[in-house]
Amino acid sequence: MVLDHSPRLDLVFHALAHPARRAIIRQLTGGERNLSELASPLKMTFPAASKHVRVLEGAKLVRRRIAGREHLCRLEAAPLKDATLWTEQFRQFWETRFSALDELLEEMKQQAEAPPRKP
Amino acid sequence: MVLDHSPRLDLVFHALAHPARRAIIRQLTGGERNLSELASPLKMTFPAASKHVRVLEGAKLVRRRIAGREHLCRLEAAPLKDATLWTEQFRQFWETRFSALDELLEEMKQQAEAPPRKP
DNA sequence: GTGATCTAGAACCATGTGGTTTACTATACC
DNA sequence: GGTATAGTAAACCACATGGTTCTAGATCAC
Repeated sequence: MVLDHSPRLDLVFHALAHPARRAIIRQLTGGERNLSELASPLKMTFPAASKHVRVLEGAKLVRRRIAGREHLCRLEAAPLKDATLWTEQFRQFWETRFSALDELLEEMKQQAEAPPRKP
Repeated sequence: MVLDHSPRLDLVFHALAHPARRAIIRQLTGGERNLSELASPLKMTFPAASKHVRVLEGAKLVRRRIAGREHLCRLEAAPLKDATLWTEQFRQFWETRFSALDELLEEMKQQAEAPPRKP
């Protein structure tokens, strides 16, 4: 089972919760980029963009190597896998089981049986 | 393409970034629950738990219906699908392409060609 | 009606977040 | 050596977040 109490998952989901950080991740799918390259398409100052990269590093979504005066970043996708595994646990809830027909049937069943809500 | 600039996705990922809220989601896989049921397993006061439910509602992950004095919550999994779709875009980056061997080959190729980083 | 239960809401507090500006360090280039 | 470039660090700000306590309003059970 994938635990809900996982500080790592906290960091990953939080990192993904900002459009600038998602944009950085997408940019890194093109390969290594330095901070200036990552910052330039974002509508904010350089230090602000730099902070976003740090958040991504904290979530292990980005790894940085220093080459001269440049800091080159690369995508580290493993945490994205963890995030996907967590959300995919609930796949059944957005698929057939909760189609309109099944939902109706379930409601009819509940009315007929009136079972306790707790498992 | 799944956009990075999506306020809906901001809300969903932010909602998932707290262990209490993930626990609530998991609890709701067992069916409808009222607020007291959702709050009791959480190590916090009732108003705090209630706020977490509101965050989940804001992200459309939970829908509430009022029955007498109880507020019954149910899971609304569609936003989880959106989140999964976003993260799954990068599946290739945690799979074969970045296996140890491929990574080595890529590094050798880079050393041989020294291509520009930008596409 | 009385009392217990379920929930909302407001006030408050500490801390975190996301952004800015300014100043500084270190490397590269000529 | 002097200057431009890449990046950090610190100070500051407005606002959000996550928690508490206390008060109050419905509704249910007896």
